[in-house]
Amino acid sequence: MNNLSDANPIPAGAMGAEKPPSARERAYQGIRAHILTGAVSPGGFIEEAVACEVTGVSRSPVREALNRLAAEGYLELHPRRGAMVRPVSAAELRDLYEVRLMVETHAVRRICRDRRPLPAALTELCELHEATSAADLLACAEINRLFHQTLVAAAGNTVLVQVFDGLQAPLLRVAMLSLQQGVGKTDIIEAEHREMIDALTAHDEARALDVVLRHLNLMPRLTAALPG
Amino acid sequence: MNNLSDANPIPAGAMGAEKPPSARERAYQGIRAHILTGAVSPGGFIEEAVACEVTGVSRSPVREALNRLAAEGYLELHPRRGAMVRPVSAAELRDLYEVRLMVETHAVRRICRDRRPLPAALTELCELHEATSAADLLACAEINRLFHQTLVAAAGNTVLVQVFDGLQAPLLRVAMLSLQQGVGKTDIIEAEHREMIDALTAHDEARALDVVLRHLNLMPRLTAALPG
DNA sequence: CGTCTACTTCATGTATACAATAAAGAGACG
DNA sequence: CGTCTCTTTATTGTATACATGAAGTAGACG
Repeated sequence: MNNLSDANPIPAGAMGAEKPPSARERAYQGIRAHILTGAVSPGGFIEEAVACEVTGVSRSPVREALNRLAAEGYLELHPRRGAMVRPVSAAELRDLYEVRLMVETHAVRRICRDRRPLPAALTELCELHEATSAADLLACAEINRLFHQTLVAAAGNTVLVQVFDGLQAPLLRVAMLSLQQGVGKTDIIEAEHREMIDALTAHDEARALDVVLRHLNLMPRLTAALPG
Repeated sequence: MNNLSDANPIPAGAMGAEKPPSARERAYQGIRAHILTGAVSPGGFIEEAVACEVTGVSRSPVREALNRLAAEGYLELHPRRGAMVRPVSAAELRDLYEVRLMVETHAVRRICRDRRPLPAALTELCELHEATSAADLLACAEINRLFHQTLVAAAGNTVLVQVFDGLQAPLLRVAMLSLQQGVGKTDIIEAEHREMIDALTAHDEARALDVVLRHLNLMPRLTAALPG
């Protein structure tokens, strides 16, 4: 993943200067949104021409966006066939959460053991989460993703963050599905986030690990009865 | 015009039928080879026009190849600036090995805890390693990579394997550098591999973890005095 | 002599045109 | 009536042309 968190989330909040979005970025965001919102079902194909119409750019940036989305795990590029929206199987989801638990557990241990300070952004993200309408699914999902990403980043290992980011594409899709089914429980999520902040600020490894375990075991349970 | 025949790198593996290489694939292999062989120094920029001349294809496939190489961590794409060959810093190398240790440790725990059988391919790779001339450094490196990949795969988590593979690009570049400097110690590596097989076959978690720790701490030491 | 500015130039970003291939459908034959 | 094949067609793969913005350069001014 080459991007530096340019998977621009929604909050119109404290972002810096506004930049004119490039055609490639518009294509990427547009297609990605279509995948996440379920406008194209898993297993379905995305034609370049359609993506051009939807995003309003030509095929060159659209193709680059499709390549990037494939690299991030959203799509599966079949040569001469097209771009298929990758279905996330139950087995893959299980593997995904096992790896994610491994990563976040490692990050937590690192933070506590090295007595690293927690970035203030974590608390800010909690407040942003509180201020965001629970109806805005994509925004909530992005804020949640940012929280965990920031947490992992606090461990001070850039490669670990890259690995974590690499897991996000399928996780985000599952999150969207589960949220759409109303099993959001954004309140619980946010409460556990604050609990994690507390434990980590105190460098209480055991308690932090306990919260992380609970928190990450929550989601697979929520998405247990999903298709696939 | 440079000869493109030597662009063909690794596929010593058991690939199936021969396929006519697409322009994108030629561009990818060609540019990747140029990076790995050091034809372009870390920090240097690769111009699309040059890449076109070298690989013999037009800008469209070249751009796709550059994007893919950027996604894999070989390049850093600066908008309106071009594609920079990403230098691997000492700090990144340290992070890389920390994550790798985390991954392989997790795999080992999983294998021992679930009492998973070890694939016979591991022993075969050891024998292949023994039969391979220590002078053929590239072959040794490839066998070594395959050994560890097979080991991680034995844990039965596909996502974990993907993560492991994602680490390989920078590791391969470092391996090329270190091999060019003549630091091999292939005998030690192979002995430890056999020790790992023994411990894992017996599902002796403590001993297996001990070997993995020793084994993975060996390599950063070997490459400690590298540039960057 | 240094510096600021305007211009020139060239590489990247984007759009479009052309080529090749695979899927789909029509027609003929068994 | 089914199937095989040939044709058609549409979509991806590739090449090229055009637009945009940045970097380097030369010139003039302080």
